[in-house]
Amino acid sequence: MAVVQSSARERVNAVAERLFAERGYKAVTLRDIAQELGIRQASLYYHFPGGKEELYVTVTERGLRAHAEGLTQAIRDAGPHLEAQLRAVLHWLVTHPPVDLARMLLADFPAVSEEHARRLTQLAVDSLVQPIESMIAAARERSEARVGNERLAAALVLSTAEGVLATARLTNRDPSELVDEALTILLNGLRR
Amino acid sequence: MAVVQSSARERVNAVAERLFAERGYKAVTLRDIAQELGIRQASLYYHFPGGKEELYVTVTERGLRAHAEGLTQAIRDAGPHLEAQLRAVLHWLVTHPPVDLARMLLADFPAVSEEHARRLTQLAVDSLVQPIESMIAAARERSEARVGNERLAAALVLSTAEGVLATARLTNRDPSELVDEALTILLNGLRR
DNA sequence: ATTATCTATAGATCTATAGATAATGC
DNA sequence: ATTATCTATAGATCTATAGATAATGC
Repeated sequence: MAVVQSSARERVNAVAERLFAERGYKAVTLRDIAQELGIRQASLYYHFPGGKEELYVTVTERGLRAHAEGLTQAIRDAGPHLEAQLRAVLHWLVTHPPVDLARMLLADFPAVSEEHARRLTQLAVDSLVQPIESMIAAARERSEARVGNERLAAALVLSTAEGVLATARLTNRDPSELVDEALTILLNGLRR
Repeated sequence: MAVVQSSARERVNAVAERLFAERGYKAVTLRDIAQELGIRQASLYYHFPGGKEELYVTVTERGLRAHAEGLTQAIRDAGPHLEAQLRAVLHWLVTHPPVDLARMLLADFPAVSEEHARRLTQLAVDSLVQPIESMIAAARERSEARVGNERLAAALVLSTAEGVLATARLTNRDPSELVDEALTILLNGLRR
């Protein structure tokens, strides 16, 4: 067998990214990933000779860069006002692999090498916090927002998306339905 | 050796609760817990014959009940207004073992038996979401808040605390210093 | 006798490596 | 020849059990 359409390696990436994002580094085994792909655990080493940690770092980096790209694009496409931008950000976050920043910092990153941990921490800030922070800073300059600590405000936007996802799971609803309500709360909070 | 002051079992509980709360079920080994206690891994079975899962369920239940008690008490002691109540809630949350509801629902609970998972999910809602939801509902009746979905609003208060903890970690600050800023955002968000 | 530890180890699970196999591309 | 899988298995780690040991309380 060969020539799997749209690259076998790509499918590995996608499955691993989603599983690691959902459950975290330690809770996902290579067997879990292989099982979803319908292959044997050892076959993953053909695509990732570096093993589990390299796979985790690679797909997490990939996921973070995708979030950076997606968030920046969503904000840009949303036009010049905070409300639409914030809605676009929340919509992006709840429709893509979850980013549990708290778990990453406390559980996942401490489990990989110090150098990888440093790189991923930096990338997480640059990819997730920075774009939202810039959006809020720009809104403040247009007097659409009045926050003191923009880094904190950006982190709260991220954790709001986590809250929406958790509530959706608990109440058996689609996350997208809850975005507007969360948006209203956040928006008024940032405006004062 | 015997008669360890303030109960050896109690020290096991406390360490296990904190580690599981920080890193999650799969990322914590019995060896980790024993190491912090200065004992051997096998010695944990004297206090917890049921093993790792029982230990996790027991201390998580304990932690959730402590949060229920602490939150309810904090709200009551804060007096009749939403602002002080919300500040008290955030202060409680950032000064006690973290509750990463998203991680619990997606990673931790699926790793234990279905029955345990059901029990813990129910208890998490009753202990964490309910008290805050009631607080918000009461504030709405006093016209101090205007939210549509109070369950979502309560979950957002919880995830706000996670956001504060993550930001504190990233910026090397004390979480308590960030509570007031987060409070302002949340409060105005809930008021509109 | 009871309490709280220890050492030793079985059994399960997980990561990683070695080498075989089969299909396709040239 | 290259690509993408497989089987088999070594080695590490983790949970859990059995039985020994030492200190205290009666």
